[in-house]
Amino acid sequence: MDSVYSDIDSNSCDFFTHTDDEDSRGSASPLRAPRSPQPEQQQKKRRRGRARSEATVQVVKKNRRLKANDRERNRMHNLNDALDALRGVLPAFPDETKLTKIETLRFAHNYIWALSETIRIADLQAGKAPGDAPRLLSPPCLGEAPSPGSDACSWSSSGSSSSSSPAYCASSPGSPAAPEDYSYLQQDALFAFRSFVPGIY
DNA sequence: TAGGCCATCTGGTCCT
DNA sequence: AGGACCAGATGGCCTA
Repeated sequence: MDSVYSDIDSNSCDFFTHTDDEDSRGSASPLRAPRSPQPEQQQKKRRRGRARSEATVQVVKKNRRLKANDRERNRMHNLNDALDALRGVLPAFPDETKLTKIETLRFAHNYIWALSETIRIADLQAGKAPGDAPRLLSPPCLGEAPSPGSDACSWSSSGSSSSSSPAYCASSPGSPAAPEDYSYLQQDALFAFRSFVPGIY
């Protein structure tokens, strides 16, 4: 389990010792003492006065930082695992190129919208009184949310960086209002799907 | 080589 | 006090 981290840890520790000691905080500490085991003499000296406590404070701080780094690394790994799980649930492309993080999120967003829209329209066709059905109301599970036409663009616009997947949102199911859209129902998911794919608009 | 994506470190803030 | 979460910074890798 931890084998993954052990490598990283060793690296990061080295990295950390360089940067932390010398760059960010090291300027304050003349001897860059805290890390390496000091000779006993110095330890004795420290026991008398404040020097020791300062050094130990540094050590404690550093340990705390290392632990925090480790937790953060773990947290990000968990996040990535969740993202991978999400990728696994989404339809796969023949292309097989792995979706980036932002692409995964956007695709999932569109895909969920398309599926819920499909359900909604299927319900309509299944014989509910035409007047009954709240026409443009939210999809069952998603509330008002993901109608990509409105909200999605803003949330996905975070990727204003543009180049990779520009049209995912605008071209995705922006305005499902028209009744004749029903005939396209089956294609909605695919549409969201395709509209997302980088390179395919 | 520039730009995109990613992993990691780091300090700050909030919560328990 | 310690942990979780977040956002900024940095550096590496890859691709057009």
